[in-house]
Amino acid sequence: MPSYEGLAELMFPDVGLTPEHFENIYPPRQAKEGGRITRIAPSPTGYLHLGVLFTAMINKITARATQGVFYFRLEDTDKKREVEGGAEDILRGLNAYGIRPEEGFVAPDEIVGDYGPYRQSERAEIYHVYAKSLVAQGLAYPCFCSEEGRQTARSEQERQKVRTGYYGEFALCRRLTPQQASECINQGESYVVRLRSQGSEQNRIVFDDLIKGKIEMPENDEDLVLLKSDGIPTYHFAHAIDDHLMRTTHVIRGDEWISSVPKHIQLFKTLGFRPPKYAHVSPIMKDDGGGKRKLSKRKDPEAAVHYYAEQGYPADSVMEYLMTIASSDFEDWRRRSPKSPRSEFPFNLKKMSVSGALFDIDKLNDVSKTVISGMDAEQVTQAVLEWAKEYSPEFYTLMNRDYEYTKGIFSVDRGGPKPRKDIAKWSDTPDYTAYFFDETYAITDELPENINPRDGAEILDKYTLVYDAEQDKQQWFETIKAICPQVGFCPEVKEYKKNPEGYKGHAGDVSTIIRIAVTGRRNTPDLCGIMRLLGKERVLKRLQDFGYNLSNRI
RNA sequence: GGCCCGGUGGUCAAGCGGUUAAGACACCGCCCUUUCACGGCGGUAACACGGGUUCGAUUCCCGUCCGGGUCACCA
Repeated sequence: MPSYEGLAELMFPDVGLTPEHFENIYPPRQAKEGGRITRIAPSPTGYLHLGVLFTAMINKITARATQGVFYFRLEDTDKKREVEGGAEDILRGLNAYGIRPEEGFVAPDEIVGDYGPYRQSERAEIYHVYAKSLVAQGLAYPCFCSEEGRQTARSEQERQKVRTGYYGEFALCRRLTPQQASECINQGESYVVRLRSQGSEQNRIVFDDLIKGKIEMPENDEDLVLLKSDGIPTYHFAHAIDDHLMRTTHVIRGDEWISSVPKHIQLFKTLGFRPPKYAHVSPIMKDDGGGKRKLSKRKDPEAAVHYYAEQGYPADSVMEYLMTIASSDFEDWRRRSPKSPRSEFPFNLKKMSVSGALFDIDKLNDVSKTVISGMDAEQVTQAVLEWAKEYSPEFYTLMNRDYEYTKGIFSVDRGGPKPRKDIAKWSDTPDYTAYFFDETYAITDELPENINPRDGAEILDKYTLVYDAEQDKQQWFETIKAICPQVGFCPEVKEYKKNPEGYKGHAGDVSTIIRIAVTGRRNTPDLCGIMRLLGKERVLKRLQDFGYNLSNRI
């Protein structure tokens, strides 16, 4: 008469180790008192999702704030959904955003740490040891129900209007004696291993979520699958074993897991483990025609972190933005400490929003403009070059032609106490720099309405005569003013405003005409600086061409 | 449908028994200014609804409605 032990032996004949073995080789960590052990544990199902980056960031700063450890584990237990190179992609992505785990997979080809393997597919032996132990204790059992069988049962449950699922009286195989189960196995029937849940729907369990607060739910009574028929564990089982053996103290993950917590706590307890603390992060949402939904990989390009690289958002901008979502007082702190590294921000899980934030591209742009405005010309040039090389070959050719010239472009109006904020992302720069190159220079703006082409042509004519490429900004503007009286314009804007009838326009209008001629636009950064960079020859030609152009309109 | 969680301006959000209900983004206006940008000042705009409890509820309780999550041999 086979016992539970016999059944366990029959199911796992090759498993000789015991749980104690692993308890010994993965001892509790020698972490600092209060040091939190956190992890990011993505599955390699595609590119890096913004939500994963977000969660990784929270885990990282939580660990660091307490001088704990933040590690990376690969949850590759679903072979069907796995994508080639997915893991590397995720790691590369995280690294690109400054997130390099201290343990586990730290980079695409680098694994460190004493608590591995950090790839679940290499941990089969460990899971089997615990599964065997559970079976031997009668706490888990093989289930031979077919998919069709479960489907039928489900329909019946729906018809009877009772809760669906594999539990209690509906858990057919939990009633099999070790003898019967052994017979099925000997006949070569395929099976999964299920937990023999000791819970009851009548009982309530309470746990304290570090972000959401106290949560109360019915106890789990489902005989959830521990090992799939191929012997690979489900997420739930792997989570309990891995996070225990890797000594995770704080499980910070997406809130789609909240409803599984009763299962998880039960698993930890029946395995004899102490459950970790949980913190469930709300997802980043997307406005969907009035409604909200999670950022979707399929529908939303901005869900993929790759999108930000393509658009040319600096990694720093994305992280700053994510921090504003993660913590309600990050922005205040940032205003007080504009130069401090983010790592100095006193992060607190309790300050996290309980409901999901809508992704706000306007806000990202604003944050990014501030980030970029704080960079010097050298940094901007490098970044633009790097971006262009990858995403805009033609533009790269222009940018790369003369490094000093390109750097000059990004030096205009940069570095002062009042930095410009007109670049949110590198893909804004082809337009921003267009008039610095003859290939892309074009007259795109019209003359202001109050100025007729004849006056414009005359101004250009006169300015051409006195134009001096060596002038500094002040001299330059004096020259502009000096032209004014000759053409009936007022040199002082204030005076003009007092008596607009007395003049055709003012000094600002004069510079606007020159600006259009030189840049093709009515609005640009410091024109004097732009002209100096363009060089005498090019400026003269543009002045003359546009003057000619205006003459033809008369 | 069951079980959870949540609803403060368009968005992100402070406040958590008595507040003129902060701030940021976006939007509008003014100022500064050779244009733009920056900056400064100001403005439009919010406690989902209905019942309680209370001297007093945005804050506490209940209900309704709405939104989200989850109910797999996926994570």
